[in-house]
Amino acid sequence: MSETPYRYTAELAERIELAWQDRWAAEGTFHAPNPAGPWADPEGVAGREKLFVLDMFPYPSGAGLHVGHPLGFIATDVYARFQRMTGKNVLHTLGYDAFGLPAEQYAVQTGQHPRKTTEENMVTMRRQLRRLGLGHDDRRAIATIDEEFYRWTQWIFVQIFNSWYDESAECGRGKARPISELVAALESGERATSSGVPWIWLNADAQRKEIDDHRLAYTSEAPVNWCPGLGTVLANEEVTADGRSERGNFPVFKRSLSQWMMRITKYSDRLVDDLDRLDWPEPVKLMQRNWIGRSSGAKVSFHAPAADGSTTSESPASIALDVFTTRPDTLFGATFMVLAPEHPLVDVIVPVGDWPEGTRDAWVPGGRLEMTPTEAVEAYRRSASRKSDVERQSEGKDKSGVFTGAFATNPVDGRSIPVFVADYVLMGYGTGAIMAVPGQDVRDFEFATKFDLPIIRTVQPPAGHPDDEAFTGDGPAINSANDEISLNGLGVTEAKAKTIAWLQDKGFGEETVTYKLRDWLFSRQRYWGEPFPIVYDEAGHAITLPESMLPVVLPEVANYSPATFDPEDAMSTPAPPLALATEWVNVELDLGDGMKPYRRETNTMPNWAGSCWYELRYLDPANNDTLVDPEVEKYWMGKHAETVVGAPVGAVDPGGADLYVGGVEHAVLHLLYSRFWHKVLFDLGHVSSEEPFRKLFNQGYIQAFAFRDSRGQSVPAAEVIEVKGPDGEIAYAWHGDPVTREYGKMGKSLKNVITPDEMFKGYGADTFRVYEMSMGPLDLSRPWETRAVVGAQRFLQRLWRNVVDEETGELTVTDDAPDLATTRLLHRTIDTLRTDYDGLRFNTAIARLIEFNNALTKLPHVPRETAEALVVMTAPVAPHIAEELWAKLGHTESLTFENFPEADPAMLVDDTVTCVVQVQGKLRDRLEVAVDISEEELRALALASDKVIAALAGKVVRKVIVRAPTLVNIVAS
RNA sequence: GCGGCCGUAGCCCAAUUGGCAGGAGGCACAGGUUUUAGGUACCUGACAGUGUGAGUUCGAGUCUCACCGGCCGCACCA
Repeated sequence: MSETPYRYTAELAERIELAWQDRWAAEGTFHAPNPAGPWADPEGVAGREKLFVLDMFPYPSGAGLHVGHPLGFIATDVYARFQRMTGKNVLHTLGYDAFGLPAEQYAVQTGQHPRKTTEENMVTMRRQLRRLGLGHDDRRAIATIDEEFYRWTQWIFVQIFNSWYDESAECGRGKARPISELVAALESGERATSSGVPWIWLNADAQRKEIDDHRLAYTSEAPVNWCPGLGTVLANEEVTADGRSERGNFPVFKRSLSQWMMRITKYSDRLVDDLDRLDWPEPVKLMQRNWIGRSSGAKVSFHAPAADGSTTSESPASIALDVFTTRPDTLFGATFMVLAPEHPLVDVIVPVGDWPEGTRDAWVPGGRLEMTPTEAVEAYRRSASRKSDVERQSEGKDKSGVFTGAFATNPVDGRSIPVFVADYVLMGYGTGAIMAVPGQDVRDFEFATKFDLPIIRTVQPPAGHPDDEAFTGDGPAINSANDEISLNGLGVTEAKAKTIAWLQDKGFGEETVTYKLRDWLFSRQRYWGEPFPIVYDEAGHAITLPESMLPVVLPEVANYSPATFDPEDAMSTPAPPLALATEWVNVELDLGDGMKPYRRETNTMPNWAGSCWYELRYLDPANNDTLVDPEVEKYWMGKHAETVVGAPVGAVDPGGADLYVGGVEHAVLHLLYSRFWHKVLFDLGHVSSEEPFRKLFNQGYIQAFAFRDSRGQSVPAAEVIEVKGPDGEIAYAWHGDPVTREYGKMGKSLKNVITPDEMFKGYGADTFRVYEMSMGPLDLSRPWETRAVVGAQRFLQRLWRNVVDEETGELTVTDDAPDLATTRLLHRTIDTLRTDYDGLRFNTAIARLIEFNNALTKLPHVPRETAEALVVMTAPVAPHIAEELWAKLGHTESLTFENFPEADPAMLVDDTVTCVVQVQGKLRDRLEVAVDISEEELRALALASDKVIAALAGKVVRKVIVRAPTLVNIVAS
């Protein structure tokens, strides 16, 4: 110990790391200059390319970090540090998505204000992250709970409220425009009202409704996902497929409630189409496409006679039942129709009285002698409404339904087809009604089989296709002709087009596009979120507050909890915590026509609101006049001259952050909402970029092993030892008892958490960083293995020893020039490191560093030139030790902005190269040849090789493949 | 059920994109040097032929097909 006082130990690493962290902070090393706005520093910006590196907004968890959390943060830091060394002006910071449920739930339990809890958590997290040595611009580290931040969240809400989507703008692509322009267009008559009644004839309420119906933020009395167990409503996206809350796993019920909505569906097409211009992982793009669920097809009107009892003078004798289909080509095979149980026209078509002629027994499962159509349908609808989504799902193939007693006419051939009600048709998609084509649709086939309905094939299945299965593939149309049109022989695509043209021509239908995406439910009955900048006047009309009254600050309340209910109590009604702050809710304000009483909106915004735009505020956090100075936004996020690889020809670059790193769990919700808000801000002219995140990278997760004893209880993973079983198998034991191993997340309950603090203490931050980055490719999940961390430490120790004498602390490098082999290796290392760092391949970058470092270790003396290059190249992954060595090498400035070495192309090519000679693809000989050797020369050389001749013995050379200068393959027989 | 991703030494992972698996790197393992010893550090070494089977090719870890195993997303979306 005393002999090596200058060994690079965890203690020495800590001293070095803390000192450099202090110095970076004191010097503001990572402050990135802005071109304009409050921090305008045009000189600092001049002459450099910019780069905006972004991490997904973290929530400051109370549990503290485990070693998996910082993976992405380290990666972006390595990348940002590398890019600074290539001369770029890099913006990298980290703020906090600090509103959220955990702090609120803690507040409910303890009475401690969620702000206090959150701020304490942020202090802990900042300390842990600072200790990692992340090069963040701390001036920009905003939090969503800052009043100065959520003032602008509210401001954006006001902009969205005060705009509408003009679908005719931009050549039919559409764009958001200020609502005032809609009002002007309606007043001038340039635009007709939705009802067709002239604007001036409408009374004030009708005019208001006409406008509100177009706002991008609107209130709606609509079925929402009410979760009594959480005491709040949820967005569709927050409800799982089996009808429970994603958080807490409570039952969710459909309730009709008045809630704020965002008209994200207006952006469906752009949200799908613009994915093509983004450099995002394909799986994420696919998930977004699936979520938006655009499918094109046709709307077709079938007609059914109105039932006598419900026909009034106003309703026509026949009712149009509109269906949506993606397979209009199969219209001739439509043998029945199905309406969703909730379909509003069910009542209108069910005949009064008895079952019509032609009703089959199987069509009325309850027995048609027992019930009238009205009774049977009513019974079915009741039972369907009582079924939970889980039950509906678990039925799977076992379709249920009932005949309505009505027949509709297939427009293509006038055939009369029965109309059913069945819950395999969903009211929420398409028109809530389908034409059933059992021949070409699996679900319809199942239904037809069970309900004794005819099946007509209209696409010829290939030979061998089972008779008792629908055929959904492509093939020639059959059985598809009437007097005016024949599809027979056409493929699916042509048949679709021809049918649509015919339907349109006859007025029976039209080409249509539908989406799965629904408008976004934006109200939450919670305390710890952004209040809406909305008050209601005495008539109950929503009014946005003027900018001068923002932010609307959260009031203090006695109870942070929304009223929660029995999780099964579907009939309970939301009661948000803010409603109890009566002196805050009821205010007198002058909103232009004198002091009047108003009532505040008592819902809060969902957690997504702040994370929908935070990246914009990073750019210009001190700006009090605007959410971001336009010039600053254009500088950091503006459109590039070049589009991303793979973008459609002729496309315009959308701009956005240059690199966004985070987990794939945000593939849909956060990324979709942010894109939506960003596009609204773009349409309204507040930002120049069309997309928030130009390049997205999904990091993998660090997983861990967990161990359970015979009772299934988790045991502390750190205390488990590996033992060899009797048959040599590896087994695990805890305190002598056998335990089983499983692989998964790191978590408190699994007793397998390793914290960064333990790593700092045992190895230092640089070792921890190197280990995390060297474990494997960044996008792959992999297991944490503490015992493997020493590998990273040994590397840094060898690096240290290559420069510093462990006993004296003296510099050991010499001023000799490196030999040729070392120089060549250096330049090859530089070359691959540049591309590896740039491509986020830090694992291979570190392997090259280790390789080069090991090569230097073997030299009698390390030449200063190579040591300096190695130190600079190591700096992105291990910045503290690099700074320290850099200083020891005699430099006084931080190496943060030191130029990354450039490879000399001349040093990348050797004079000679090893040529591989294969016979029949098998390696037979190696030849050292000149790099510029000609094909003929090499061929001759290879054929002259003794080993080759031996391998060719008794064979005839058929062919010689020469890839000069590296490979010759001789084919013989 | 539909869609997507992935299988290389005991383990984590490389492989110029079809051209040498004396595997780039690391862990673990064995032996050695230093050490009173343990540990640290350093040196040396052993270990797989790329999940299975076929195909294309002069040549396949890389391309194609089928199967096996694992992971992820969606889930009656007409």
